[in-house]
Amino acid sequence: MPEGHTIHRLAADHRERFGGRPVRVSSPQGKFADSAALLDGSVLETTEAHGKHLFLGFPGEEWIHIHLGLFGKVAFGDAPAPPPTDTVRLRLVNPEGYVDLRGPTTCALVTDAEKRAIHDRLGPDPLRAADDPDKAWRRISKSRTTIAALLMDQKVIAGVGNVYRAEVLFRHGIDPYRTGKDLARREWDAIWSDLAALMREGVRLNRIDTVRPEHTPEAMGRPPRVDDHGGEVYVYRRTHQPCLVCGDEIRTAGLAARNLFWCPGCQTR
DNA sequence: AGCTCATGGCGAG
DNA sequence: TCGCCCTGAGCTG
Repeated sequence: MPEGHTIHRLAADHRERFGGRPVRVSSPQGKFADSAALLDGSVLETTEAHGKHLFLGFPGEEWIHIHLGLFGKVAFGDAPAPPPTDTVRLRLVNPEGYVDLRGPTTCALVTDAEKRAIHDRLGPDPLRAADDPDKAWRRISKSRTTIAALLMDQKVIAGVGNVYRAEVLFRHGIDPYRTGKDLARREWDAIWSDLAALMREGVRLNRIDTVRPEHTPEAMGRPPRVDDHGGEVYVYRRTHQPCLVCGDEIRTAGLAARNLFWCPGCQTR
């Protein structure tokens, strides 16, 4: 489930459960063992998220930098912690509970300077209140790349993944193959503020819901849908199913090694 | 048991 | 653009 909302939720959950107190740090799987030993017993001072990157802050401006990638998973639990399985890259433990990290693309100890370099190469994040959408607009408005690809480019905008990409373009009636140059400023402003609202709701519910109340199955008099990813969506993984709004068949195509989903009836050039 | 696929991202060519 | 890395669920057989 790792799009930006998941990471911001993880930052809050780590802070709430482990922040401000000493934590036991270990790496049962071994790949983070040396760094875990250095941090073991120190205080988790703060946590932070930028896009899909999670940072756990320890004394001396040392940070655990975590990126879940496609497969990474985090599991919280109450004490007593069960024996870890051999895929647990990072385990934090305190008297009340534990958290296990499995399968991340990145789990590394970084300095404050290295952390700043990561922030510097990321675009603005709709979930970071101080971030400036103009920074993204400056790149988008000059680009011949499709808006679908630009939304997934973390250097342009941080935190949007394949689900939010497909859904926000649907909600604004924008054909995914339009280029950045062809996007109007007011369309970008609407996309940014919609992403901020959708992703904030994603943090709260810990899942992605994008269907407006008037289009829910109940409101439309249709049988309830079962989405295997847990949320209610318009187009994501609904290939060949009828659009909830216009009834056209949802299409899919490969774009930069990812699946793109859209409704040809609702999303125009 | 083995295959495919997944809400990511990197580096080689 | 492709191959590769990380893991696990849901198939197939």
